[in-house]
Amino acid sequence: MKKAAGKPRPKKALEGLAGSDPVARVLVTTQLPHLDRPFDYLVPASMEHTAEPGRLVRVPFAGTDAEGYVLERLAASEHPGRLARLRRVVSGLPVLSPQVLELCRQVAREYAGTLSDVVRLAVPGRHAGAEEAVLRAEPVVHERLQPAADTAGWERHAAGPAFLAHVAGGASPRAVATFAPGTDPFEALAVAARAALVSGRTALLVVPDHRDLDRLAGALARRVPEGGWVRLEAETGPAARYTAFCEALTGRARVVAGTRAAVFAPLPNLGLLAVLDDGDDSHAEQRAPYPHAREVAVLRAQQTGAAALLAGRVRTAEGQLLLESGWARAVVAGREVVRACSPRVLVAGTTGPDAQDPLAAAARLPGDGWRVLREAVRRGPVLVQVPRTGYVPTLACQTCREPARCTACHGPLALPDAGERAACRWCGRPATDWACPNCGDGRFRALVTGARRTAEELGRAFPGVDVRTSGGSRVLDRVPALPSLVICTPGAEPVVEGAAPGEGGGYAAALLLDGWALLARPDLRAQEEAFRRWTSAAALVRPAAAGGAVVVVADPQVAAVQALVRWDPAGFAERELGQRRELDLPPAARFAGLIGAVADVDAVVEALPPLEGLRVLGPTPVPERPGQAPAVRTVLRVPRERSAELAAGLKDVVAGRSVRKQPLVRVRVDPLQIG
DNA sequence: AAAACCATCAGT
DNA sequence: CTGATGGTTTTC
Repeated sequence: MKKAAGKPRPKKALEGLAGSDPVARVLVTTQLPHLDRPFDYLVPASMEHTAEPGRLVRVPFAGTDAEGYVLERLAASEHPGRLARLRRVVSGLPVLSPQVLELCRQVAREYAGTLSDVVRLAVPGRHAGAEEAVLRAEPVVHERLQPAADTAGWERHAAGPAFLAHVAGGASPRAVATFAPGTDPFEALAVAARAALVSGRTALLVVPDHRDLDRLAGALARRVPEGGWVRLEAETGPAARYTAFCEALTGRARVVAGTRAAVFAPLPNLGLLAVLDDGDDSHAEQRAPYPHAREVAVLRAQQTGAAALLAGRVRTAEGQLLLESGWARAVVAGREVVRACSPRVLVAGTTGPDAQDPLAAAARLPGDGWRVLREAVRRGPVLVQVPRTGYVPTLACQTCREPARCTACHGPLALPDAGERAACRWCGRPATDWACPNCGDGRFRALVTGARRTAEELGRAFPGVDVRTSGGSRVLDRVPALPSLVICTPGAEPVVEGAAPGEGGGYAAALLLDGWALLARPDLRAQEEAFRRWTSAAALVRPAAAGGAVVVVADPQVAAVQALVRWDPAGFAERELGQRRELDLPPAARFAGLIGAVADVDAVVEALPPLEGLRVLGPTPVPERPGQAPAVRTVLRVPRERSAELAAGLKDVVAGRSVRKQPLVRVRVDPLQIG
């Protein structure tokens, strides 16, 4: 309509091409799996020097504009057709470094994902203002740090001092460290990062969440000069995130402390890669292809030759596998150290007059638990860990205990708060007309008691004692060292102000409630997860010699409970990995979850090339949610040696389906849940 | 989401 | 044989 008939289109004078290497190979960031390969473009003369590898560019692609990264410059293209020209060089910095690109390639391969998706995780969204500021800033001259005497507890662990010394000396040891109570993992990580700086290299530290990062930042600030380290996390917003990213890229910062995506930070000359508490689910990325920070760190350490450290209070089965395969060495405290700094742990209902009484043992808190609690609350703060937030987060039928589900969407029913009516947790519909489909009863019982209801109950049992809660959206960082009850959900435990547990501070006692609820989760890592959560709470309690006690309410026969009583994370991990081997579960075998409509999931399985030892588990229905099409999950299992083949096969099939515009099937290698 | 490609067929 | 048409494949 705008073109007048017959009038020739005004011809834009075509600018000449770059004198050298006039072709740029570009990774176009598209969502389509079958376009997961580079495309060649001509480089106009004006972009001759700016269109260097790593730069973000705009290119014409499939009729519209798209973004991409220059991968390399070439003298000529192998593409038989006509080449289009780069539109514009967007970033002022080569934000996708060759090293990070190679890491992204490996991650894409391992997780059956596209390079484009992985690069999206590795490079944060560009912020022009932030980039400008970094380009303009004065260059920083880093002074070589001298070794410090500060060892922050590493000296209490076998092979700990050696690990630090090797890192500081420029070597690249790999360790799985399990810190004893009384050693602050954040301080220990900061000391390890400093050791990397002493060797003239950089360090990358990854922690589960924002709150951990606050504590790590405190420890770093005491050891690394101002400006020498940065926080890299999504929480602080796009500008701050991009600034931190660019400071790592340009060498202004030599230590990056961040959450999971920071494992891709473009630090040059990497000396140390550390992941704290690798069992925490927060380390699993939420966006495709869902890589886990621990796995990325292992790949990157392998690739760059940096030292590697998996550290925490406990040891995961994956960490155990790295030890048993000889990839890493164990850093652990000796028996005497553990005995001297850990609290007394008892299983509720197994001591005192209740020991023989099955009714007492089945109660939410048997008598011996009450006695410890009553005694400890006079001496200081008492931590009460409750596995669930909310008031009564799960309801069941009064008579037959069948979990109560919403009549409209089959979501779980819950009591939102004291005095309120039961409602669905998914769709919010009040459950006025509910009757048990099993036995017809219309009455509820509490299947899980949440942190708020627990606080209410305990507050009544201890009149006059201060009761605080921490969890969900209201998390406390610290509590005063005064007699009080601190009710919290796992991971939201506040630290006690003042001295550390190893120095006589900390909680007088911890009460770990409803252990069965943690252990009963339909998750292959349920035991490991319960043990991890209990241990992290118990490590905040004073040593037994200072009166510290932990009461766990769970079945004393369960391995996780026994490991807690003996404070034996290494033994627990050995046993856990042994079992996973026997049952062909990860990390002994490789799993991949497929989610989608039945027909599509089946078609993907059908299209896979033959794989030795492949087992197909499912399909099983995925809980239906309002607004979502009914879906199923099928889980594929292959022996660990076939991982690469499985990933490659899945990637091919998914790409083929994408070309044919067939419905999406979500593929997740190493899914968190299998059941 | 657009362009390029390709097979098919009515009209010469 | 040519050019129009409509669906499919490709995307530099």
